[in-house]
Amino acid sequence: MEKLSRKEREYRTRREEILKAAESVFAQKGFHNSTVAEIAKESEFAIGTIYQFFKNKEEFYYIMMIEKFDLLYSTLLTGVGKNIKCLEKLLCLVEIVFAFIEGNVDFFKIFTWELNVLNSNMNNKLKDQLVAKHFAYIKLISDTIKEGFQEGVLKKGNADDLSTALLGMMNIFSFNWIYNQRQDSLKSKAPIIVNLFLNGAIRGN
Amino acid sequence: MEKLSRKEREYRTRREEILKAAESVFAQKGFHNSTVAEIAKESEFAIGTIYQFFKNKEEFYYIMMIEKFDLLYSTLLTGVGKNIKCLEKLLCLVEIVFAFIEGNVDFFKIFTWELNVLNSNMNNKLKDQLVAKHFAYIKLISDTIKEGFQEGVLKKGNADDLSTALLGMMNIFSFNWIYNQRQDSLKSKAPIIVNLFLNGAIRGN
DNA sequence: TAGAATATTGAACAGTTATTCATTGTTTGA
DNA sequence: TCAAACAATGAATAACTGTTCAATATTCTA
Repeated sequence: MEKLSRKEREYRTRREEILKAAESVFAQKGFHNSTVAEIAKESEFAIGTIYQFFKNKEEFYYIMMIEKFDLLYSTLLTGVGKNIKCLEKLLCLVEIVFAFIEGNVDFFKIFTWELNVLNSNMNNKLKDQLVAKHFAYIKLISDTIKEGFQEGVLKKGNADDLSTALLGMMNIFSFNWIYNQRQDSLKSKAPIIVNLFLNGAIRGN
Repeated sequence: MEKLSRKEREYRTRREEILKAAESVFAQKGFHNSTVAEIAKESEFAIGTIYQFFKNKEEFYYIMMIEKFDLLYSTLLTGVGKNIKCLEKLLCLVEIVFAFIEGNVDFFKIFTWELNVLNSNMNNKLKDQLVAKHFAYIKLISDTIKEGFQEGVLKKGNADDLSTALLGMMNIFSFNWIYNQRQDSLKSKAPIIVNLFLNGAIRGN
């Protein structure tokens, strides 16, 4: 790490501050609903100054993402013990990621905004309807799992956690299938997921 | 199902057509990047006519979502056998959802667009960098799983599928934690996820 | 300390697009 | 057949906002 001139240091500090402001604004309103004017106000610089530090609004997003990923990645590299065995490593890995998310809530909030797709002006009956349908869908899964408790085929546990986990797996496989080439059918992945969900990855089950 | 007048039938047909057009346009460009003019063109109606059928652009999104959810839900209700046991039910459920997604690719493509956040004009070095970081992160997980194969603690399988599944669970728990109240810590969910991932939900492991 | 270099400012610009509505076209029923 | 009701049209409107740049302020250097 070479020594930086005051100028360079000040430049970086300002840049950091603008980035922090952007993160905060995006967390509150999502990327699309935030304006450069708001970031300027939050960072106490003028709009024009912002553009001395960042080429455009998109650059905010990419640079934020890249820096967060770098930080998470290096946190993982140093945090996940090199000498421990796979099973502890996995727990360690998940814990570090979760701790990281807890420490960067504002940043990750941005995604919940984007996933909303619409940042509509509230009191929207259609939105409520949609949320209700979504809950019904989730309930269908958790009810099936509760039946498993009743039947005695599933270990008793938190049905919400289990259905959430299953849904998470379904979502990510669906997303990957849609996003990528989608060579083999999505349906062919169903047994893999269910088998993992039921029997786990550990050897001997 | 009462008999509808020709007028009413024609009205519904047109509405359906506009909705289909919207779905197709959104699938190609995402919700935010699509214009009402494009939907109009695709549906071969004028812009003004569109507004005879839908109050505004947001309504497209909600109505599409609600109708798809309804359809998925009823498909699940009729498709998942009532008399079968939990374990088959779960597989059946996942298969139906996946088949449904395969049958409605256009619709679900919309989400992959929205998740991209930026529909930037390509040849973006920052975007490539970000994608590279993301792959490195995923590789870290799948490498750990491969170690598990080596150590003999994990059943041999497709490391990509397993790491995808684990990531899917991590993502959904993170998302829920950020999106909802977040009372208890996210980190406390780590053992639950890892335990499920390793041992599965079935009784007797 | 003067003048050059550097940094900041925010009003103005330019592009985009959701939505409206006066006009035009079509259907209906007597 | 005709006029009243209904439906379709798309140019015009209005609002928004990313980006620029000439003017202003600050810092640096000799």
